[in-house]
Amino acid sequence: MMKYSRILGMEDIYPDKSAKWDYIIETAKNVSLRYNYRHIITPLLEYTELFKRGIGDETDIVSKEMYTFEDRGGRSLTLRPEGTASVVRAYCENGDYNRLSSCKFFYFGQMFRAEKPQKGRLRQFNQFGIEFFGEDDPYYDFEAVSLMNTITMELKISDYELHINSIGCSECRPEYIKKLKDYYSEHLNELCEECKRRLEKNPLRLLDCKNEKCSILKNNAPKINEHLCSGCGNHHEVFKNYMKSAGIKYVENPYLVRGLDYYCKTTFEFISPQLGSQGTFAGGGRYNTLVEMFGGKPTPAVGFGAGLERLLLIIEDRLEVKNNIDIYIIHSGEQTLQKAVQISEELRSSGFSVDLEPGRKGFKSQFSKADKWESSYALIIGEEEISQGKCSVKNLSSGIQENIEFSSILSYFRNRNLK
RNA sequence: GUGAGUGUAGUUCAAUGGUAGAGCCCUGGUUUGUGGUACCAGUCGUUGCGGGUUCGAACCCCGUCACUCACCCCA
Repeated sequence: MMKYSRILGMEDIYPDKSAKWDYIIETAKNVSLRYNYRHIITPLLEYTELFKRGIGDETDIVSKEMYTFEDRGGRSLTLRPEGTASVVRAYCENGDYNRLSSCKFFYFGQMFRAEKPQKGRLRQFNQFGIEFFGEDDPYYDFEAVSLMNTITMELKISDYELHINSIGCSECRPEYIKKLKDYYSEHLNELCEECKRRLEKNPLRLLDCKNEKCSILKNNAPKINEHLCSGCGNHHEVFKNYMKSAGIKYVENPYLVRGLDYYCKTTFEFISPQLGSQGTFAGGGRYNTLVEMFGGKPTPAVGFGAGLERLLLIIEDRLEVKNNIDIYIIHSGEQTLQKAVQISEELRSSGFSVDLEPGRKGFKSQFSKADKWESSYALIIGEEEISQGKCSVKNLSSGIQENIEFSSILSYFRNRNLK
């Protein structure tokens, strides 16, 4: 029996999965660069206060899900539970708000939340995300959604829904929340226990209770999109117009409220039916006051986070990612092995993926290994070949084998357009 | 934090109180220098752990640990 095991909620991603993982990352990175977003890398640890202020003291993430500890100097540090707060901190700390390269960012990274693990939810998980700083223009809300939509399409994910909503701003939201509270207070005894608490603590959350009675109440509850101020209402309309002209399909979901305190105006979620109860694989929205809250120059912003593990769950059974090698070298030991090693090094330097095994195994076993690695070619260097100054190349999908001079190996493979 | 379910070979799973088994994987052979397909053979276990009931427990009971799913909340 093994001595050590993984920590609960933290997983190992083995090569059969990691090829698809890398493909997701490559896709996200390529799409981001095409939208002119630039890579930002921030630390895994931040002062605890950053997340308390940024995400909100009362949120579940901060109140019970953070990995927090003291360093040797007695300062409270926290493993980041999400990406936005760190990027905003970096943006403020950099201070040069006019620098061209400091307004469009994308990031990858591990996040940590001490929740009970389940499908699509881990304690250490990975997010890809983008953040845009500097404009309140709804075009950028659209750009964020469009960027994620493009990634989703390029990953060949087709059965998903994009839900959008506006949750108003500091002007119109308090008024709406008052109306919502008034409405639910009239139906207090019809609410489930949980919702009675929500009414005081976080009234917006009343809208996504799954309890049957509460759902019925929800249908007649005041809807936020009917109570937006003119600024927010207009912002939302312009946002939707961009979506329509780009042909991005969406579902207007007046019940979409998001759990982090900093959001305002546009919120959105990408939802897949594949993921069980954790359907959201990307979510975000606008946050116009966070930069200021962190002591920066007042700067509107918009962004989203996407869960890499959730994306992997969606594509893993449906998307084939090429994961083979170019050339497997087969030899019969001794001098042929020396020659094989020499050639493998040359081929690798020239960009081909090459493998071989030093042990003296039969050709059958070596061919079988070549097949298991799904090698495109087998390069055979045996006693016969050496004595003729040649080697044999077998195309493993067609089965065709030919003899070539040692000196022409590189040009042979270069002309075959591998990869 | 709450609730439910599951722990058997490397892996996926059988075996409903009476000798722990199969597919896949792996190794070898049919084919001594040619892979994939086929056929043949072989290796693989303190049934998560501890206790109890019983002539006898993978199976029933209690405890414990681990994992999974769900609630809450979120990516």
